[in-house]
Formats: sequence, C-alpha cells, structure tokens
Amino acid sequence: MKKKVTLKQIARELDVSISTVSKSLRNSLEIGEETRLKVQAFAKFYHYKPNNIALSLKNRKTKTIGIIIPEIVHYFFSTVINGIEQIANENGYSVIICLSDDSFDKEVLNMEMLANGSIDGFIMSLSKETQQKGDFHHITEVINQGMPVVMFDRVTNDILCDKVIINDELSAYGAVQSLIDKGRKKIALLTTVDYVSVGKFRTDGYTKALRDNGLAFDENLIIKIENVDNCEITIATLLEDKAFDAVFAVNELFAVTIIKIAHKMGIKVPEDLAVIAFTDGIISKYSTPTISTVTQNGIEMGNVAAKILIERLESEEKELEEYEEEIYKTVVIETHLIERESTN
Amino acid sequence: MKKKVTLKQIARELDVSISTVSKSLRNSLEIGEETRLKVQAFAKFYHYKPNNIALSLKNRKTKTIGIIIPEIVHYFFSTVINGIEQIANENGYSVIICLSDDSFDKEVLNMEMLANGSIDGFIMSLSKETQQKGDFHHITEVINQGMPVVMFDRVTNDILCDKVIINDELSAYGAVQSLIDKGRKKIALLTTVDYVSVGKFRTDGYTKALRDNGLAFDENLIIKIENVDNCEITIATLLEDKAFDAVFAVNELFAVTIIKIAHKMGIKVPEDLAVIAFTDGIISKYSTPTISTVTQNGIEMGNVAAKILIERLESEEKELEEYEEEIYKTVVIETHLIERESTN
DNA sequence: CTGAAAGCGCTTACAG
DNA sequence: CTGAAAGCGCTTACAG
Repeated sequence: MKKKVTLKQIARELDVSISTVSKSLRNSLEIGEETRLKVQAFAKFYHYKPNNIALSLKNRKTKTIGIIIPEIVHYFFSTVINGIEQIANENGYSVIICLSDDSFDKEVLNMEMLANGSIDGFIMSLSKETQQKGDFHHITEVINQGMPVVMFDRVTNDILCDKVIINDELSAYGAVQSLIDKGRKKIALLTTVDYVSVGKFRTDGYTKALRDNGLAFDENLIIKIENVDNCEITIATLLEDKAFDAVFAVNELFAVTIIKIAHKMGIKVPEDLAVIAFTDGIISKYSTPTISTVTQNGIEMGNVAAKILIERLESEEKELEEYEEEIYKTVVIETHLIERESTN
Repeated sequence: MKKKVTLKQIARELDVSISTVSKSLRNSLEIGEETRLKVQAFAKFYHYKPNNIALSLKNRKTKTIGIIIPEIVHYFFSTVINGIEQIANENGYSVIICLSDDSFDKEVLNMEMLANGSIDGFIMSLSKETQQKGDFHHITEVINQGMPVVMFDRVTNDILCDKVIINDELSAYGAVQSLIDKGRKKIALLTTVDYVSVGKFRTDGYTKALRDNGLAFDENLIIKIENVDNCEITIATLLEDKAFDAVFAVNELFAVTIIKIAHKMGIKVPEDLAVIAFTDGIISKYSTPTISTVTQNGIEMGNVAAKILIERLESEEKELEEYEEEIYKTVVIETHLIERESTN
C-alpha cells in the first residue's frame, strides 16, 4: 500500500525545497535545468499527481460543475447529463450530480451542500415541488454569492440567470398542427396537472393551434392525468364515445398508455386514432406502433448549458468584479418532429 | 454580491481569534458560553457554512463517492445510481459521476482524475473495452493507494475488491427453465458477442438449462447480434423456418426487436413464439405485448454497493493500517422473474 | 538558481 | 477561557 506521493516527500527525498519541486514540475525556467529534470524524472517515476483538493483550495476553484436534476431514471435528463459531461470533460471539468427527486427540500439541501466550495457553478433543472412553491431563495442566494447558475428545461422567470430551453409552446403547436394537417379534427390533449411550467406552455401551444385553424376548443378533450396507473377508465370512456380522432400527449408515457388502451378496445392507431407525443425517448422508439414525437435534443441542451457555464467561469477570472451589468442569455434549442407509425 | 463568509472574517469582525471562532461553532466547551453564543449568533446571521474543500484537505477525506459507469442513458445504470445516491445522502456523502462511454481510455482518465484527492472511494462497473482488453492496472493502482473500490454488475475476477453482482448464469437458467415449464421445446438464444462477462454467463445458464432438461442444444439457435439495427434478415430467416418456438434474449432491446420482426411476419407472441428477456427496463414494461423479464434490482445493487463502500470508509478510520488481511466480500443480489404478456 | 514565507480555509494539540 | 502555532498539499511573490 504505497500512499500517494506529495511534493513534500519528493522534496525530502531529493533534498531540495518544496518550492523547487513545485516549480520544477510546472516547468518554471526559474529552476536550473539539471534540478528540473531530476525532479521531473523522480516525480514521473513515483506517479506524482497534484492533489486536486489542495489545488482547489489554493486556486479557489474546483474545476467541477454541480448538476441538480429532478430524476436520473429519465431518458431526457440522462441525455442532458451526457451532453454536459462531454463538454465538461473536454474542458477539464468534472461533474458532480445530485438528484432532487422532485423534492424542494432535497433540492435546497443539495444546493447548499455543493455551494460550500465543492463546485464552481451549477447547471440545474427545477424540481416540481420548487416550481409549485415558487420559492427560489436557495438559488438567489447561490447567485448572490457569485456562483453562476445555468438553468435548463424547467426554468423560472423569477430568477435572472442563463437559461437553456426549448420553445414548449411553439413545439406543441407544431405537433398539433401536424395532426391537423393530416386531416384530424377532434384532437385531445393528454396532460399533467399544470404547475410544472413546461406543461402549461405545451397546453398553450395546443390551444393556439386549434384556434389558428378554426377548430373548436372542447374543454372535455383536455384530459389531465394525475396518476398514469390509474387513468384507464377516464380515457376508455372518452375513446368509447369516439370523442376524438387524434391525441397530443405531453409525454411519451401518456402516449404509450393511451395506445395500449386503444389497442385493447380494438381501436386502431393511427387509422382511428393518431398519436403524437412530446419528448422523444426509448418508449416511443420501441412501442408498437412506434410513436411520433417532438424531440428535445438533450445532448445539445447539455452541451450548450455546459458551454455557457464554462465560458462564464473562465471569463470571470479576468474581469473579476468588473461592475458591468450582468447580461444573461436564454438559448432556445430547436426541436423537431419525428414522424413514426402512430401518425402514419 | 456578498461572498461567502469565512472564519477569518468572523474572527476579525468579533475581535477574537480564528481558533475561538472555530471552536465556538463546533460547540467546544473549551470556550466560554458568552463568547460561544455570540459567535454562533453572528455566524448564523451571516449564514456561515464551513468550506468543504478546506475540510477535505484538513481531514484528508472528502465525503464524496466516485462512480464510474459505462453509460448513463441506460435504465439499469441510472437505477443503480439512484440506489447509491440514496444511501450516500443518508450518510452525508455526495456522489460524483463519470462516464466511461464504454471506452478504456476514458475509464482510466476518469479514475486518475478522481483518484487525485477528489473522492474517498469508487463504485464502478467496467467498460466493455476494459473487459475486452483485460487491463485493470488503473484499478489496481487506485486500490494500492489505499482507496477502496466496489465493483458492480460488470466485474472481474482479476481484481480483489468488494463486488455486488447478480448470478447471471442462474438467473438465465431460471428464465429458460420457465420457458421449458411452459412446454416450449425449441428455445433460441439472442445474445451479444461474448467478451462482456455477463453475456457469457447468461449463455452458460441457457446451455445448462437445456441440458438439464434433456433438450437438444442446437448451435444454430444461438444468434449472436453485433448490431441491433442490422439483424433483421438473420432473425427473419430463422423465424421463417419456424426454427424455434421461444426465445431468451440477453437484454430487452433484443427482445423487443425480435417481437417487432415477428409481428411484421404475422407470427404471434406469445402463442407462436414466447419471449423472455434479461434486465427489466422501460421497454419491457411498455412494449406490446409487454415482455417477461428477469429483473436486476438496480436500486438494491446501488444501495448495497454504497453501504459496503461507506462501511469500509468509516471503518478504515479506526483500525488505520492494521495489517490484517483485507477480507473482501461479494454480495449476490437476488433476481426474479416478472411474467408479462410475452410468455403469457 | 534556490528557498523561506505567506496564504487558500479549516482544525486541534498545546501554551498561557 | 483564549489564542498562537502547526499542518492538510499546494503555489507564488519575494529574498538572497
């Protein structure tokens, strides 16, 4: 068990000062070539690597990014993490991930934990509960301390910071329009209870598309699902009545659920019922029939979020404390429609 | 922009020494009550929180766990992370996650990066490439430095450390047996090229189940898939010949693929073809028909892995360097069969 | 060309 | 009861 070697040990071993070792390893020309090479050879032999923690303390930056997301077992979020990780690694950053489990308290706790020096900046997506409460003090606080925050997907207008989002309303509009273009007239909306920002915007897009196309808006065709495992009867009743010939689901889980119910009832998708879903994931790709979706490019969201954060981090170094007004940007990532079997 | 407050600032403000502040905040009875309360009140008011990095450096432990996995966009691994995170948080640890992308080089890089003081111990699952190469020097090195490693799922016998696995062979055996119990005679195996340890074990279980039941082993019924997007013809040909009436797939992606091909050809699942898959995930649950699977309880694997690691971390503190032989354990997590529509 | 000193933010054994 | 000192592992401005 050979413990990691430190500058101190190398110094003692080689009978020089710690400063000399440090400078040699950083290739300072202050140090004579002979000594420098000797130290470097020795360090290499013992696999010397500087201690990250010591560097962090000294430099007052950790070269790590904190990510806080509601859920990791969720294709979209995993995808975003992938995107962040990619850019982070390219720039010599690590990522430390905390899950809020959609709980306000966990989100606060995790942020406080990470904010105490462990990371240089945050990339986060709000928990449902946080959106519900509308309490963002923990985020304000972190920002006030000078730690940059980039929000993605589930963001809020109440916080001034960089944001990476998609245009939920417009994308929903496009999805519904595509159904209309295929001649569907009675389009239902399968949505959640609406305190989550994105759910609301998607509903808005749906409503607008109907209106712009002169289609009647029918309150009864807005189906709010609280619990997926428990919505079969409601949906079955509506299907029974042939109340609609197409459905726009705000997520793929809802989409596959209605497809399965329809299947059981002998209703054919897409012939009798066209289905389109928001958020492209694993389910849509492998469902039978495969499901048309609006893709949220998670990788790209992650990439962009990481780039913005890192840029801010690195620029801070120079213009330290220049009191120009902070100018935050909101980047809108393009979505697009993937047409699959469910809309034929 | 009020930067985080430090002990030093509090000390200056209150005109006492840094030591006094530190002790007061840690409630040392060395300090007089009056001073202690005064300091505490002040600290509270300014939201003082100790700097994690400084603590890490001082204590020579970071209270964070490094996780290295091949892929995060993969239900099983996300699930394990969830399990780890849960236990970690309960014990005041954070997790820092790195992805190897199934690349040996990235795995090595990430390990070296984290090993330089950023974390106290590893939980990891080997990348495919690492398993292929059989090169584990990076892991040995970390262990030699005294940093505990817990491996899960994709492990190797070449490294002595704690492990959390399932019994792949036995579980595969069980899955195949269940098909036999339902009267299936010609059972195909849908598998990968076999350098990944678990793939091999699952194949062994398949073979053994056939043998124990006196069923003929037919080389032609072992279908090795290199690329899922590209296997349709092979499978279709075999299906055409009615070469088999059941299939055991080593993952759910293969299972859903064969179901879709069968569906196209008018072959009924489960009537004409029963399908069972290894690893329960999102796809199996929402496929049509839903797919019977062997579940790998990722949450539990994560829980157990985290518990083992933390226990080792905390026990190290006491018996520091007691040179008793390290005794490593391998925990086998129970799997079980979830019967769904695909095996009726 | 080399090294002692100060410092990043903290803790703790030791003096007083 | 309070504080100065040493130290975790490093870097760098400053002496010599």
